[in-house]
Amino acid sequence: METMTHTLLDELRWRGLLYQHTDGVAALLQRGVASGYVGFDPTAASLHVGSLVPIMALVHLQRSGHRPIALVGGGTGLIGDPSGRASERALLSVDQVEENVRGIRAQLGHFLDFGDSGRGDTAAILVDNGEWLRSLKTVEFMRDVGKHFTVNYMLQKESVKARLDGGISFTEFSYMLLQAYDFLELHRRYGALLQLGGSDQWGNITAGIELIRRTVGAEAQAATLPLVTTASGAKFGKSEGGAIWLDPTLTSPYKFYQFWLNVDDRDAGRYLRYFTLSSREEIEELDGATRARPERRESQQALAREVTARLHGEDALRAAIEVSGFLFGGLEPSALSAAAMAALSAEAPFFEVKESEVSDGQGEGLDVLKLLVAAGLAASNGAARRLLEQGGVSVNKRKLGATERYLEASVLLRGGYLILGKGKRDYAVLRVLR
RNA sequence: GGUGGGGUACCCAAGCGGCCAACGGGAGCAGACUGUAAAUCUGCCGGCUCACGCCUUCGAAGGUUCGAAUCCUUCCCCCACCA
Repeated sequence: METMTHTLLDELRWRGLLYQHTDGVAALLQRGVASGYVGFDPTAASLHVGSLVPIMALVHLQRSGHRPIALVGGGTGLIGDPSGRASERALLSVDQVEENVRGIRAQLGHFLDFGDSGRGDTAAILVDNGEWLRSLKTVEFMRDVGKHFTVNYMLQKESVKARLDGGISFTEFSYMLLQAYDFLELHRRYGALLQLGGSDQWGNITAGIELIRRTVGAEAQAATLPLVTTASGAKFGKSEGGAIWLDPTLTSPYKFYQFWLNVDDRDAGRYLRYFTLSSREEIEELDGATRARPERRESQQALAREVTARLHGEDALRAAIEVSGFLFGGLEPSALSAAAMAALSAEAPFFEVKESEVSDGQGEGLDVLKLLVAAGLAASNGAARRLLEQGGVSVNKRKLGATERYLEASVLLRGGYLILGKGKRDYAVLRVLR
């Protein structure tokens, strides 16, 4: 409750979302509606859960009565930010970047209000810095931007310093100037005076503040957000071999939900603060519940529900919960109605295969190895074989013995469906067509 | 431009004519335990194969050799110092 009476900084602070900020942020926010921006790198066609931290920062900005600006780096994406990178990036093509920008644009709409409901001057804005960077002339840039920075200053930046031994191209070295120029441009166009970003962005952001001060004399502000860590030391945002994407075609809502449900107990409270809009009281109550009855994972459930609903909607959440209940609960597969099966296949990774493609051709029946590969649960026949030999394969929730390589067609459920499991948590639904 | 040091599987990193699909570590996957958790223990971890084995791989291309990741030549890339 009463989130509205909190100032943005207080809100970010108790949530652990504030890592570092300039002194003038509070004053800027008090003066009235402020415009703050976050840059998103279009290195992939979709954002992944790691981007949720800056996204939530923008959400809080908007909720506290300010204007969020999402900058998609269609221009800078062509260069590559050296921050937090040990080695040079591969350059993306213009087409790739443009396509990625489109994907990201769609995803941000789930979190920010772009003014469709008449928000007025706190409506979110989305811009692509390709608009001004691509037409930028080298000579003008050198005069108007480059002249304001000494190489000495640039060499002091951590993002550059860290790379001096291993080598850094002029391209990546100059990245901070482009980001500084973005900030200036957003200031000119929308009056932006605040930039938010990951903790590794501090150097780039302050370069922008410097440029704005020197060119237009305005005092811009920076606030950085923490790097999300996991208690086990694993990289945040990875699960079962891949990144967790926001795009439902890359990571199904079911998988997305499962990712949050499986969060380590030690991380759950922190993530509730980062990624949900639940109140402090609600979260502290969940902390207590998780401490008292960790096996019920109430924090993880609340987290998974809220985040999944915000991104994929209530219907997708309900389906994800149902599917999870089925796969991990005691329900018998044969009891599943055709309609429920269809719903399951829409949620869990689903593949249709021709019987001829997955049978062994000798009349032995369905080849488990081929099924695993077809379902994307194993990368090769060899990997599939090892999995089977190690007892990691289940069909319709029944674990297969190490030698059960071929299955009779009678294992297929109504409609030719088959639930293939790898390990304890990874499932796919196959429909075998005759 | 010169001199020296490097480029090995997802990452780090051994190997320096045959015993090398390549030591070791990390990451990853699976099994046991459990709470769809953590920690721990065990197994797997280039591809094809039930298997014997075969195929592709050690920056690239040639060459020497019965045989090369290991030797030679040229080229590409990275690093350090010098200019």
